Parts: sequence; C-alpha cells; structure tokens
Amino acid sequence: MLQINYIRENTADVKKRIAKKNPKHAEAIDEVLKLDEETRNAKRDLENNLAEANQLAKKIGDLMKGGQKDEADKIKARTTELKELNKTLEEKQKQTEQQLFDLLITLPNLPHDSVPEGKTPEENLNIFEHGEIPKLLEGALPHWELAAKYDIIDFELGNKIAGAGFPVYKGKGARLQRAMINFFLDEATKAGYREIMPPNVVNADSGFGTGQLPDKEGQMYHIGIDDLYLIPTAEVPITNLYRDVIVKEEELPIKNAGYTPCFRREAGSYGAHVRGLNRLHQFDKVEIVQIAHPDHSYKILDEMVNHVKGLLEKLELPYRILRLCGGDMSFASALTFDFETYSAAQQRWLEVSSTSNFENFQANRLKCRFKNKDGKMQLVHTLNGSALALPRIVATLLENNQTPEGIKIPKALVPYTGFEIIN
RNA sequence: GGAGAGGUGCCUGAGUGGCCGAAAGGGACGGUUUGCUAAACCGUUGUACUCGCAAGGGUACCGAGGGUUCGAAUCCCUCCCUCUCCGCCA
Repeated sequence: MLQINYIRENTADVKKRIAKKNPKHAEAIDEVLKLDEETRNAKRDLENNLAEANQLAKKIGDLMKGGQKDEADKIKARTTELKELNKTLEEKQKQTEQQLFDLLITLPNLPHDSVPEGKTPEENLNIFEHGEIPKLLEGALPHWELAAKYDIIDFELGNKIAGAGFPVYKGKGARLQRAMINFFLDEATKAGYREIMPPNVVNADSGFGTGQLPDKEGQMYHIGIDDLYLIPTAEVPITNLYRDVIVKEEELPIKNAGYTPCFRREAGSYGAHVRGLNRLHQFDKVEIVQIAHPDHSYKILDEMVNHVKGLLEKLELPYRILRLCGGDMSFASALTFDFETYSAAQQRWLEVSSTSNFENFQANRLKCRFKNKDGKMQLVHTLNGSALALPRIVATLLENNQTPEGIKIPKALVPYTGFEIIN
C-alpha cells in the first residue's frame, strides 16, 4: 500500500510513475488527495470537540468531588450537546477514511525508475541470456509426451483424483521432484537463508499483508468453512512472519527460504499454453524471501538474481532474464526480473522465476518496521524470488535433455535423484 | 465436538468508573562507581494521526466492534483469538 504522506508530498512524481503501470491509476491519485483532505478536516473537527468534551468531563469530576452538584449539572448540558455533534462528525470521519483506505489499497506499487515503459509481455526488456539452445533430434517430443512415454507424470490420473492441473508424479518423476526441492533448499542454505516450513494455508490478514487480497481474491483457493486460503506461494506465509513486527536494524537483512506446494486457481487460463506442466493448479516451489534495510534493497535484489542465475547454470539450462515493463509487473512490485528457460521441443520460453523488490509496499501493509539511527520508525523493504518453481524446470529439462537412450539428469542433481537417466 | 480459563506496554504482571498511557519487576539503552568474564546505584525506555518554525499542544489505542455514563482498561452485549481438560485422531 502506498503511503498517503508520500502521495501528498510527491503528487506529480507519483502520478507519473503509477501511470507506467496503468494510466488509469493516475486519475485515482486526485481522488485520493481529495478524500485525504476531507478525512483530515473531519478528524480535526472531531478531535477539537473531543478535547472540549474531555476537559468538561474532568471539570465535572472535580465539581462533584467538591460537592458542587448544581454547577456540574450545568456543564453536563454542554457535554450532552457535544456528544450528539460528535456522533455525526465521527460517522463522517469514519466514512471518508474508509473510502480513502478502500481506494488506496487498489493502487499498485510505484515502479522503480529502471522499469521500462510498456503494456504487454512483449515489451519486457531482455537483459541477459545464457546457455546454448539445444538442437533436438528429429522426432523430439514435448514434455507431456515424454512424461507419458517414461510413465513419470500422469495427467489423466490427476484429472480423476482432483481435476485438470493437478498432475500425479510417479516413480522417477516423483523422485525428481523431491530431488529438486532438496537441491534448491540446500543451495538456499548455502547462500545464507534460514529454512522455514510454514503452514500451507493462511488467514485473510496474511493475504492482505503481502497484497494478494483483495487484488487477487479470485486466484486463491478459499476454504470457506474455516475462512482460510491455500497459499499461492510461500512468499505469503514467510513474509507474514514479520507482520506487526518491529525488527532490529542490525538484524537486517533477514533471509528466509522455504519449500511449499503452491495453489492457484488460474481462472481464465486455457489452450495450448496450459498444456502439460506449463500451467498448474498445484505446483512445488522453493521461495527465497528477504527483509531488507531500505538503503540496501536493490543491492540485495541483485544478489537474489545472482542466486537464481547460479541455480539455472548448475542445472545447465539455457535461460534469459527479463526486466519486466510497467504493464506486466505485479501489483505489489517496484522492480521485477523474470527468468525464463528455453524449452526446446515446445520452442518456447517458460517463466521459471520471478524475483522482485517490493520496497515498502508490502511492509506498509504488514507494518513491518525498524527503529533507525535517529530513533524513528521506518518501514523495511521486502523482496522475494522463486528459487525455483519446479514444473517448468522439469518441462525444460525433460525436453532439452531427451536422447534416444532416455532423459539425462544434470550432474548437480544426480546426488539428489540417485539416478543419471530416466529411461 | 463438549467443558472451563484468559486476552493490558519489548516480556512477566497489577489495576477501586475520574488522580491510568497505565503500578511493579524483568529486559534493553545511557551514565556513575567498584573493577576481571560480573555486581550495585541513578536515569531513559509506546505507537499512530494531527496542530505548531520551535518549545510544546491535541486525539485515539489496555483483543475487535457496539452500549451504559458528564467520564470506561475498569460495568453490559456481540464477535474474534489463545490456553487448559475431556473426546476423536496422524
């Protein structure tokens, strides 16, 4: 959530920057300022009256003690009057404040200056490429056919048990999942992250804290009977560990990582783009999350990007990094780098990681702060990145590493899988 | 699912309807002193909003929301959460 003070003091700049995400938001800024003005006026009136009422109440107390009951009763008349007045003022104040809040939470984070202009994924900036695009043999198969051929991932069985988008991993397919999760977690540990195993469901407060609610309400599975949400990413529970927390400045940065299954409804998805592992309702992911000092968050973002690079290079997959344009960025992000691997049989780039700096946008919702050197409370910056999401890595790996003998497992993973080839 | 207890500041914990933003202890921070891995003593130690150049005011907050009252942490109602016991169970 954007800070109202910041909007007030940097109106022109805010309008310009927010328009990069979507021009329609710039208009809302005027409305925000108008509501802010109204709210503060209403609050001032109310507070003046409350101050008077408080004083009178105190006076009445003193008079009563002194036995001057008649005097006290005279003043009481005025307090009764004030009370009536305050009821209306309070209502008005609450109402405008609520309107302001409701509008404020619909506004996305301001993009960083380095975010390119653009509305669609095609306008993302390709900033880095690594690895050779493999030349596959004649008759190379897409991963969903390989999955069937070697009987390692069963989409039909998933359909029967749960529905489309819930695959069943079998034998070496299941083992590969477990291997990758362990590999990613070990790498995160080596990079100084503390391993977290959080709940896989969260309450609405947590969903709000990281910005999924109310923005992505329809994208999360909701358990109505207990009013809980299945997590769409470990980012939600792990970042929310720090909701309503005042951290120590010297503890920053705080580095946590965790593996969880992720659940997404993906309402509205369809077609060839969602075949096989390309888009699932449930998938596995290791997420890295940092709570950072505002002065260092962009350096930390680089560090996280490098961590993800390292993973992809150890897996020997061709990848590229995109700097997302304003229109393709997520609601809460100030700067996002997407990682895509090239899946050779599909001849497509697949997004496997999204690594972002949220600056203080989440922190403002979470109320996660630290006391700075001047003794003032200051919001932290939050960052997170997929390191990594499994399904598309598996898709790329199956397709790119297929040989007539079977599918070769990258060296770095062999100690985890216990086998070198799927055949 | 059944029964009970409770939610107060960084923590523990007290609190008679006005003198309570809140005792006391602990912790943390600053200082004095004696000095060896420490003790004693003194002091400081809420957040948000708001008015003001500032000094300094004001308002709100004792789980949340209502109510009673001139006045509520304190009384009443509703809800939420946590804990304990029983049941069920990995």
